[in-house]
Amino acid sequence: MSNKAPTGAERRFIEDVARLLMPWGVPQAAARLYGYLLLFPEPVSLDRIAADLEMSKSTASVAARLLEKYTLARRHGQRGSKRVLYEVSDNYEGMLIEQNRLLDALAELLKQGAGIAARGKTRSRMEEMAEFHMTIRQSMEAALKRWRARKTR
Amino acid sequence: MSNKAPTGAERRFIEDVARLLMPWGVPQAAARLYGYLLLFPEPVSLDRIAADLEMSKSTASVAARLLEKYTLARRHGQRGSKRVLYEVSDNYEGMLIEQNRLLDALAELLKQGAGIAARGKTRSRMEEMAEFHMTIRQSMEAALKRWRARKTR
DNA sequence: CAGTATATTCGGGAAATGTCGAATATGTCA
DNA sequence: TGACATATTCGACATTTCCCGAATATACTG
Repeated sequence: MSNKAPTGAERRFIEDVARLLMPWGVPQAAARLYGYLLLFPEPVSLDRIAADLEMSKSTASVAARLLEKYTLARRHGQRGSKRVLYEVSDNYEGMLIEQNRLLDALAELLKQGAGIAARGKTRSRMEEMAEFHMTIRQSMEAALKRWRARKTR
Repeated sequence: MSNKAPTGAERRFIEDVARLLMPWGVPQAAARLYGYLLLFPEPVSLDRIAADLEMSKSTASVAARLLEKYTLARRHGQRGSKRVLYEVSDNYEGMLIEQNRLLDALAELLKQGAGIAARGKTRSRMEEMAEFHMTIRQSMEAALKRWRARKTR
């Protein structure tokens, strides 16, 4: 790629990625763009994206910013130009970190919920669940930390 | 609860849970039901759910089965009756397991994608990402395992 | 400052999703 | 089997989401 439009195999890959992500609520355009960026060896312009992926430029723009929000893509402003280039981010932890936030919030809520629970049964259930979420969240965080360390050694 | 409708604090809890889950694509009815079940100390009927949560019975039915699909709720068939009762599942791992499946599939796709990548840069990027996803998935699995062990000791 | 290149926002239309009440299916008991 | 209780599906409607092309905003160049 990079000088020509995606080949057959590449197109298939892009659609596979999209099929995987879409059921999780990622819009088709963004999902396809992610697969595309994965294959693209350098930052790429919106016009190029729109052409290769056969979507309107406005769609490409919002899709790219959506990926950016999830830290799945990175924006490269070009000096001396309004032009913006996107490439896939090396920070693939973004989604997991976001999930950790959910686990945290849920644990918090459950702890609080345990307080208002009428019966002991529900109270202990919620306490246990809160603990579970905290535990999982912590080991995920630890795993991320290990990974980062491993990468830089 | 259990004999009366949710109190003010309980209602607030239910809505808090819903607010947390809905941005993640969980429909309002299912999200509220989850909060409700968390508070309810015993299996509860669809009629009761519909009444307490002020939603139609059909809505309650589909919401309950949705939670069941995600293993967040458990169905209790009652002997000698068509009646179905739901309670929150003690298997809160369901969502995480599902996520692990996604990580797996993504890693698989990336490994395959590395094969068709034209340039070395994209290839090694995908290989690294695949490894990352595998790593995270494994430590999550390990954490789940530890949790299960800890719970039964 | 005018002109150009580019990204972003806007409004509309199409498609998907969520919810409801009514209709239907299914299981249980006598 | 018939009658009943209950869950599930169906069709309609409202709401939301997505995507497009046109209009607008923004930044850079000369």
